[in-house]
Amino acid sequence: MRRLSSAPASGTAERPTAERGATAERILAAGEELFCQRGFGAVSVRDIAERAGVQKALVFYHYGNKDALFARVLEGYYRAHTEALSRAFAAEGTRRERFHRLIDAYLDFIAGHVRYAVLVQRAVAEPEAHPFIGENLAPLFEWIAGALREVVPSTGPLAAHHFFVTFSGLVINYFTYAPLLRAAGIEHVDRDPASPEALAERKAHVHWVVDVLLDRLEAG
Amino acid sequence: MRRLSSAPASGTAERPTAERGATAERILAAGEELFCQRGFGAVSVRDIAERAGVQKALVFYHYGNKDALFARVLEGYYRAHTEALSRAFAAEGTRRERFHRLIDAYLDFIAGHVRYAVLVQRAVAEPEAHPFIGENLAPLFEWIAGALREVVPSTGPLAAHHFFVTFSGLVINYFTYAPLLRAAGIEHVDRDPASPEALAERKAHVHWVVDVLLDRLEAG
DNA sequence: GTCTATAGCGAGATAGAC
DNA sequence: GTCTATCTCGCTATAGAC
Repeated sequence: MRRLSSAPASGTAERPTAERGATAERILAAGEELFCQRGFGAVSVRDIAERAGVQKALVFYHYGNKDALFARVLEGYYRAHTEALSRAFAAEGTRRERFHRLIDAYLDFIAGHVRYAVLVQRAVAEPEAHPFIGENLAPLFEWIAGALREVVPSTGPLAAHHFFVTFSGLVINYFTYAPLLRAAGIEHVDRDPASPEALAERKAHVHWVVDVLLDRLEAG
Repeated sequence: MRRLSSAPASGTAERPTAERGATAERILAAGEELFCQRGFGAVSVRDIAERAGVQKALVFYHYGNKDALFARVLEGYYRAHTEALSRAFAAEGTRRERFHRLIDAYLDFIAGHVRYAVLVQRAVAEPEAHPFIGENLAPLFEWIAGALREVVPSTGPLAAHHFFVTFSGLVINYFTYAPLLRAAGIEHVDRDPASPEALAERKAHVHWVVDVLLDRLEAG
């Protein structure tokens, strides 16, 4: 789909190699898939090469090393993530409507990329990855804090960053805890958390919470 | 400072080996520390042995293999965790008081074991560990769901398990997101999240949220 | 119980032909 | 760009002396 490097498919004199960059993209896709399934440490370059249907050496040829490939995977995720949320949070409608749109977009995105979310969850536990994640998180925080500042104090227990953490937890924790609750044998949690019904129910929960909190905040 | 091997300056008729189990415990402590710092995959048995000041082979002698040692570390954590919360949630006082005690105990415990929390966070991302964690989570869920059932419906968006996830996120996410917000350069988040001041502020936030939600729930 | 020594494997990464 | 072959390293785990 996307062309990664040079060679603009010139009319008649085409290269004998199949579409430029196809291999590199297959490697990236394979890495994405495997890293999300098993995490960074549990995936070997051999695994990635096999999944991509190429030789191991090609992974090094195209990406240098395993770490760099991983960084590329994370990067692609955050780009999509940030884009989805910023679109949803566009400044149309009331503040409350924007928040509700944001909640829906957030839950939808994670539901569509559960593996990715787990990957990031892992990265959160690795301090080396923090600068990179922080970089992607900063703009998101600024939009939300900006909208919240109209209704919350600038410091103290009700400051914007506390609500940012709280709202994030409402969404993220749903996906990370769901498998644990299923493993614990909790009834009513026997569905795939990303299934339409389960997701709709969680959305309703989060919308309810957000409304209750905003009601109180706006009341003073 | 610490005695590393044998020769216990014997009183009268002591064992030639230093205090029983001291080595095994040092290994466990070293594993605990390193697993919490770097996660399972990034720690080698050699690292653990070095930190414990013993030979690598002793780790295998005492714990069989690396996985078993890791399980022991997780186990010790959950025992302490569950005990702390169950004590706090003892059936004294009103439902609301019990919840507030639980919140305090939860935040205090995590603050005192941030490394452990990160370890579990990592384990959450590894499906192999889910049965084990689920087992430890089940009783905790039952207590809380039991108290919630008086005030929430048994199914739907306001069911007990949704609030369980929501409350957990309020606490856990604070610790996992704090480093990211610092990395993102968010102002007001320049303190150690486990410091007394920062912790007190987060507690106040969570208590506020819990009160607001309970108010609405009890109002019907 | 504790050590030294090493087996045995799989990982990341490279060399060089094609 | 892609392959085969290989290097090198560090890991888990075991054997066996003390």
